[in-house]
Amino acid sequence: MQPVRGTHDLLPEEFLVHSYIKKVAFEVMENFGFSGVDTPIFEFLEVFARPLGDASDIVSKEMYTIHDKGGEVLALRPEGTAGVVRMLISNGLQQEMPAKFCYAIPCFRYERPQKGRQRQFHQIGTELFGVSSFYADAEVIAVGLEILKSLKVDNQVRLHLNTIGDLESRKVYREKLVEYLRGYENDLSPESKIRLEKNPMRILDSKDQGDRKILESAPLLHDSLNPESRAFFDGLRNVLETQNIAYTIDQKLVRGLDYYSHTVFEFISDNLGAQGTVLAGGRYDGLVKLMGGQDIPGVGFGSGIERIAMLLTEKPSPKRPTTIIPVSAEDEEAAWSLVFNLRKQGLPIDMGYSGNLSKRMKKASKNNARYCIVLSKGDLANNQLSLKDMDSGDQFMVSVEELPLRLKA
RNA sequence: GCGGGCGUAGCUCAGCUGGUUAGAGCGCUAGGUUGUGGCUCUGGAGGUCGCCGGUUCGAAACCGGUCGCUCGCCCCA
Repeated sequence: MQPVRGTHDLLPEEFLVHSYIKKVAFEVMENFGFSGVDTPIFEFLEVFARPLGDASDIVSKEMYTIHDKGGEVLALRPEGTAGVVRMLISNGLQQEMPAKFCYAIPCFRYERPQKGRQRQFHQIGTELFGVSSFYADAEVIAVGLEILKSLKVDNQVRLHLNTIGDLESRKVYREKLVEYLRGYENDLSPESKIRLEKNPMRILDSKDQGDRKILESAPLLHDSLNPESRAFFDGLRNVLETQNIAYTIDQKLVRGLDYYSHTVFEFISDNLGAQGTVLAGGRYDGLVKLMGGQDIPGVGFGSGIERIAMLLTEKPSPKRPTTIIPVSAEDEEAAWSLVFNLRKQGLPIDMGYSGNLSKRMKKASKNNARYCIVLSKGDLANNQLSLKDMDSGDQFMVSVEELPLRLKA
């Protein structure tokens, strides 16, 4: 039996890593005032297709679509934002601006798997709606950084920042860029030739050496910014600098779609192969309206849990249980009674199902037990239990009453 | 969708230019230890050599195809 290509089972060790990342992230996001939400894993195709555009790669080749028995066309979500925007509109939440949401969700894209890329992957994300001020952008960047800091991976990552300006600035720039690139049309990579027609801004982050050479003397986007766009970016930079959030300006960092505006940022690591982006986001002022809502601005980020997991140096360790060991078969019933009692008190208690004392002790050691309780009816008759500290090897008698206290300590 | 590398035990890998019962370490398991783990010693289980076809007296090895994994391109978390 093989799993579907690009999907992975989370075995106990990895499961623990994922839950640890989510737990830390939610703690941070909630401290920043974001409320956790969840949306369905699938939506009507339109929910994703409309904002991304039929021509986009995600819609044209990466979306998992479902034709259900009622004749509806559905799609597994390829990213988090569109579903949350739909949630906002469907539930009348546009009345309560501003609003801050966060989530940890599985996403699906039909792509060729490689390092840091799977067909089912998991994203942590935040969306902040209803705020036009750059303080919202700063807050979103700050919460992202704080998550990476709390997970102790911020030292492997650097913040790339850019602005793509408002729609007006971008229009002006796009014309200048296209005009410039036309002069080199025959030297561009095959991909970029296509992009020149479809989405010229995307050429800016081409990995092709020839393209990069051509881009060296291309017009700069920042020179086309109108005063409003410039002021917005300067404002954001000022907040980041005041808060000592280090960043490097990367004028090649872009987003292709028209509903994006102003801020674009990515936390990038060199330790992840070709997919270095760990946490990325930006401002999407046109999106809610595009999806049929009011003209509500938004800014947010998405972050890949699998990518963060690859950077973690400190793996979380599982709970260390106390293992109950009956001395002989006659003690088994009493041992199970103790197991049930201690578990009612919320203690992590383990007990094997077979084996002699030696065997059970070995198993307990392998399971990383903190304590073992060696139980015999004889000791129990005197209200005593033998408690073994598996780290020090010390073993001593404790009364039944004081046992829970010893274990909690 | 396109290109490179790789498929031998649960894991990491050996297996010389084709030669008969396919190996190691780790892990798993049973015992040395009839009331005590981590160390050590000794046994044991576990593989249609990814799959199909071809070449050959003979294929894990060579050839073709296929599936899978992996890395990169496109794109993106």
